[in-house]
Amino acid sequence: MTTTAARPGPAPRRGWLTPEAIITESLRLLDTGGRDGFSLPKLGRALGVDPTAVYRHFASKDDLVLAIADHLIEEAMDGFAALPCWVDTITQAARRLRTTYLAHPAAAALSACRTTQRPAEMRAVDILIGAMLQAGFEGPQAAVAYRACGDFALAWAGGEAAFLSLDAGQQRADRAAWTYAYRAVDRTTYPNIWQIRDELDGVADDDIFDQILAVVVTGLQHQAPIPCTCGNHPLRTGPDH
Amino acid sequence: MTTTAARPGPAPRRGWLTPEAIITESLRLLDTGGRDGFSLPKLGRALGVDPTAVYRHFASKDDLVLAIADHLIEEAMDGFAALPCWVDTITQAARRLRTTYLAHPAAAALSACRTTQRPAEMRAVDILIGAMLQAGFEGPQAAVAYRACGDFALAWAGGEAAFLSLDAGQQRADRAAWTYAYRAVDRTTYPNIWQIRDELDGVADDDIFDQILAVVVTGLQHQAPIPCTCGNHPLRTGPDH
DNA sequence: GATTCGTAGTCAATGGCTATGACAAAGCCT
DNA sequence: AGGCTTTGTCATAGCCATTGACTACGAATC
Repeated sequence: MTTTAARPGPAPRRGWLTPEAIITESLRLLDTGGRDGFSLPKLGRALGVDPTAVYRHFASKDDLVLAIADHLIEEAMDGFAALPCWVDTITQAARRLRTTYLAHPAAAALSACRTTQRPAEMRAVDILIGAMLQAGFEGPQAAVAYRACGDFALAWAGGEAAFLSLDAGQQRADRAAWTYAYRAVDRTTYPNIWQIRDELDGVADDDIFDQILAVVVTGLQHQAPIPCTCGNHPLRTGPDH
Repeated sequence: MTTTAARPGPAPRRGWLTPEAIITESLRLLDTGGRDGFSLPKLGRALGVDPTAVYRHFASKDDLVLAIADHLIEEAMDGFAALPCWVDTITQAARRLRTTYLAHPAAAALSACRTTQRPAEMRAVDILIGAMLQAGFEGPQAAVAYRACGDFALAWAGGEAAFLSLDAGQQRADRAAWTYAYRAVDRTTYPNIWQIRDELDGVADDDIFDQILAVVVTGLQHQAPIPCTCGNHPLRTGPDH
């Protein structure tokens, strides 16, 4: 197996393992097997090489994780550009990040709180700061607003990904909470839960995200000197949202 | 402890190890040694018992982690009660959770995305849902609003905790990004970063949290049928916030 | 074209981790 | 006192990250 067929043709046993191939296979392992399916020995075996061969390309597992983190940001922000109105820009950015993170939950959970400082990340940061400046924030205010906004998107998408990367049993147990434990509460002990007990387990993750994103965007518009640059995002108060 | 004294004297080798003692020591280990300082063997040794003795009280490490998660929620929500105005209630709840999580980052990072379904958690959930009902949300709307609100607080505090539970080197490298990499960007490639490059590394975590919390609360008030029940949280639009 | 040298992949091994099952002694119940 | 359960101990299995010595391939030099 070392010399002959691995994938294509004769497959030279040397120089075949590249960082890109390792990252791709890592992502595949993380996607199919979750955190537990991802170990350097397993990675080596999946690539058809010695369990320790990956160490020739990455100094440590953490080093590899960082590379995966950057790969995710690149995937999320590929082709991303500022939109005419800053409100649309930050909405889009948050949605993109979440989409990629949900597609690779285990990988995202490993890398959500890491800063890669590489081009893909810096471009995303630049676009978001641009949106804040467009919103009329200036100087330190712009910096804080950007951090609040960016860290929010990362924390939210990271949190959802962390949950989705739990193993099936833990996830089922946690989801079942809304169906069983919270549905059967005592009326006098937990009157508020009791009041909406029938609604709690029907809540979809996408709806929750749409809600919090709307809340954050509205709140930002509210604090921004320029709530909207295009006129299509009116700020109205009231139950009719 | 069942028969004689808890600590002093000859220390009976049986019945001395209690779930509470294990959780307390786990937290101590996590606080001082981070994630890596916390393993069942180390825990046993720190408690002065056999490395595997903890398994007599918790079925698995995950089981113990869940107990720690509940302990944290209990610590965070101890004595917590609804305030007259729902705006204050959710603000307080978020601040309390963050304070506890920041005090025990490693433990928090392990447990932020878990649902314990135990009394401390359920009481917190009940209070938050109560706030949403007070805000005028009804039925499914209240459920979604609560989830958005609660999950936001957990995700944010969990994200901060996850970062703080990285080892010192990784944390320093990530923080240094704002001081070095982002400060020295090329003006034409990243014009927006360049514009506020001097402000980026002075941003304090507390300020970011205050900002996002204000944004979320404002946004929620904006969508709520009853933006405020006490009259002290006016909703005004404009740069003077 | 032969020699040299760097390095990608291999192999064996270390020390740590979660977890299990067999065992022993300490308490409880009758 | 006899029996049962519980709690701590011990030995062990199997996996993980990481390291160092070794090997053979390929490129650069002569």
